Amino acid sequence: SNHQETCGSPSSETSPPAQTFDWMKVKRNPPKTGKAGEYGYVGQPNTVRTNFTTKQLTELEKEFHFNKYLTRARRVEIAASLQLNETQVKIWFQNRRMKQKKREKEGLLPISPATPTG
Amino acid sequence: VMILRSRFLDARRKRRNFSKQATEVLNEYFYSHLSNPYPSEEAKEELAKKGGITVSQVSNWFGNKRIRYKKNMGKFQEEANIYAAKTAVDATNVVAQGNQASSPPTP
DNA sequence: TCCGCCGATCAATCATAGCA
DNA sequence: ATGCTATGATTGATCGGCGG
Repeated sequence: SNHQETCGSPSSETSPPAQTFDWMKVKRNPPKTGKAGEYGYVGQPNTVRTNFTTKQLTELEKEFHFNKYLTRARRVEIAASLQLNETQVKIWFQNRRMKQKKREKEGLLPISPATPTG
Repeated sequence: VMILRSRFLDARRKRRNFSKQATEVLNEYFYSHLSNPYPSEEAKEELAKKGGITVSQVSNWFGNKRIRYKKNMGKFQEEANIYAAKTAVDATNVVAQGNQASSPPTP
């Protein structure tokens, strides 16, 4: 359920375990989250992770407790309300759902069978 | 400013470094699969059990390890050599490898 | 063909632990 | 105590695969 990826071109194979494999070259495209929206257009991709304000997070959390999933209409409302892109709201909910799933999973058997090693 | 960063100081407040055992197990897997250090869910569970940590912690560890390794490969060469010597089961030559990626020979 | 979701991962950052 | 590095956790956003 994932990629296989064979080494691209490690150069000399007769070298120590210092080869460069494909996974080491992986690069994510910069976020296309053109924040702005207030004073017009900012074609300049953010390049940096958006930092949601406490207020925005509070609102999103509140909405999440009400509905785990958003409808298109609701998403538009929230995005406008919090001055975020619809995509950001959508992504936030997806990440939030995954987070919840993880919490539920861990809060089930985090109890380890005693570990005297300290 | 107040740096609303407060974030109420989530849970990452007090963290504990993993035990020597856990770190050992994780590094062994990482360097013995350096060509593709992406353990399956099953492998993660195995590592979690052996290291006495959770699967999420295993995922976090690999995530951090991969990023930091490629960010500064030179800094890990020494460590890489140490573990490479311990277990060499690199997938680059995996053809008919059995299944011994884990079984530290008792010294 | 386009869109949303899932699962995994990336990448940057936070806050603390550890060492000099 | 002070300063810097090592490291675990968090999280906005990306990637590839699915299904509607």
